[in-house]
Amino acid sequence: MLKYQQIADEIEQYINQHDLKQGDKLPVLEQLMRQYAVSKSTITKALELLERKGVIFQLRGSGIFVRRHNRPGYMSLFSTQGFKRNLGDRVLTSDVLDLSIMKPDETVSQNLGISTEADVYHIERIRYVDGELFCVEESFYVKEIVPYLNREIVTDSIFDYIQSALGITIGFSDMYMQVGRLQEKEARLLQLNIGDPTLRIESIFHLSNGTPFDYSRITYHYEHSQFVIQANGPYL
Amino acid sequence: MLKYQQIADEIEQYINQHDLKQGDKLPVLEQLMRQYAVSKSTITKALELLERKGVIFQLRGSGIFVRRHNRPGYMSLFSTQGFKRNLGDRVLTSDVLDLSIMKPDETVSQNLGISTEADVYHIERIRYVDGELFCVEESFYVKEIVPYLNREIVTDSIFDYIQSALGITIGFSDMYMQVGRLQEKEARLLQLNIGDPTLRIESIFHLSNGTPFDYSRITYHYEHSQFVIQANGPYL
DNA sequence: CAGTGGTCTAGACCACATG
DNA sequence: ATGTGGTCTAGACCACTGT
Repeated sequence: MLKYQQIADEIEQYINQHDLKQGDKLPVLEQLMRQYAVSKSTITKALELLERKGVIFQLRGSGIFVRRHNRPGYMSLFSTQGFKRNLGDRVLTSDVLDLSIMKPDETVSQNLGISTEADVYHIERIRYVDGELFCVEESFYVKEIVPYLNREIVTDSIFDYIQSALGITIGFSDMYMQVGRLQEKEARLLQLNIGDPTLRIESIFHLSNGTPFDYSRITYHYEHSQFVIQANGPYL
Repeated sequence: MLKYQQIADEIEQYINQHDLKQGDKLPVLEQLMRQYAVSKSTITKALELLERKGVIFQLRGSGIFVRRHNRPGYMSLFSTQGFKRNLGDRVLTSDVLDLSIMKPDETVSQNLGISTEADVYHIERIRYVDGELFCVEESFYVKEIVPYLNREIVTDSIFDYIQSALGITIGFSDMYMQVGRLQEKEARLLQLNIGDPTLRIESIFHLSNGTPFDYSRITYHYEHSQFVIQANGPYL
C-alpha cells in the first residue's frame, strides 16, 4: 500500500470516527508530517486525494478543514458507476435478466472500438438500492478482454471480479448523460409508466492502457435516484 | 502564472492545434523536462492537471497518451456550473427575469448558512446555448459577500465579475442532481409542457475559506441538455 | 508579522509495460 | 532488459490568511 494512500485513508477514517463537521480544523501540515513520519510532499499528496474526494479543503495561510455536504440520501454519482467509493451503508443488489454471448451491433461495436464480428458478453440487470428499484442496466463486455463471466459474478460486482480475479486494471471512463422519457420495456422493468421521466447514462470504461472494454447504458428510476457531485476549484 | 499551469495549458494547446487523437503518444517525461527546463515534479504536476481534466492518461512503463471522447454536442457538466472550462465554441447568453434584494426563506437561508434576516440578491435567468433554450436558473447570493450586482453583470458572467472585480476566490461547490417533471412556471419559461421531464441541479458554491455565498437551482430543457463527464481512476 | 499551505528543485529508488 | 512513469525525500523559497 502506498504511503500517501494509507495516510489519506487514515485521515478520512479519523474524520468519520470523530464525526467532524464541515469547517472543523485538522492538524497543520508540520504536525501531520511528524505524526506519520513522512516528508511534506507525501502528506500533500494524501491531502490532495482527500480534497479531490470532497473530504477536506485546504486554505493557504490558514489550515486544513473538513468538508462535508449535508444532504443524506444523495449518493455520489460515481459510487454506482463502476468506481465504487462510499455507497455508505446502503446495499446494492441485482437481478440478472440476461447473460449471453453475442455479436455487437453497429453502435456497440463503435463505442467499444471493435469489429462487429468480435464476441461480447451481453448483460442485463435490474439494480436495487436497499431493496428499492434503482435502475436497469444493459452492458457489453469485450470477450477478448473479459473471457469468462457467469451468473454469480454478474449478480455480484463485475468490476471487483475483473480486477481481482483477472488482474485487469481499470483506467478511466467517459459518461454521457441525458434526460428523456421511458420506453415501454424500461417502464415495465422499473414498474413505472411509459413516458415517465428518466435519467440515462451511457458509459465507456477503458483499461488503464486506454482500450475500451465495457460499454453500458443505465436507465434510472427517477424517484429513487438523486446524486451529489462535489466539485473543486476552477481547474477541476 | 504558475509554471505547472502554464505547461499544462501549453501541452493542451499543442494537442488541440495538432488535432491529436485518442491514443496518440506525447513526448516522454524526460523530454518534457528538457523542453520546458523544469524539474520532474513540475511536469508531473502539469500532467496530473491534464489527467484530471480528461485530456490525457498516463501509463507507467509505457508513456503519456491523448485522451479524447468522441461525441460532439455533449458539454462538460461543469462548464455550465460556474467553473467554466471549455464550453468550446458554443455561446452562452442570458435573459434576466429578475434581479432584486430580498430576505431568504427557510430553505435558502439554510443552504447558505445565514439568518433569514440577512439580505440576499435574488436572480432569475433564462439561459441559451447558441440561441437555443437551455435552462432556467434561480440563484441567491449572500449580499454581505457580494455587496453589489446590476443587470449588466448579471446578464454576463456573475462569477467572472465577483472574481475579477471583487477579488473573491471561489473554492468548491456541492451539486445535488435529480430528475423530475416540469411545473407550470418552468414549462412556460422553457416553452415546454407541464409534466415534461427535466433535470434539476441545486448547487451551493463556497468561497475558498468554506463560506457558502451562492445557492442556485437550475432546471434544464431536457431536449437541449446532454452532458459528458470524464471520470478517472478508482480514487477519483 | 507569524503561521500555514503551495511551488519547485535534484535526486534516489521503485513498479510496471513492452519487446 | 530497457525504458517509462510513480513514489518519496529534504530542503529552499514563495504567497496567502488572519491577528
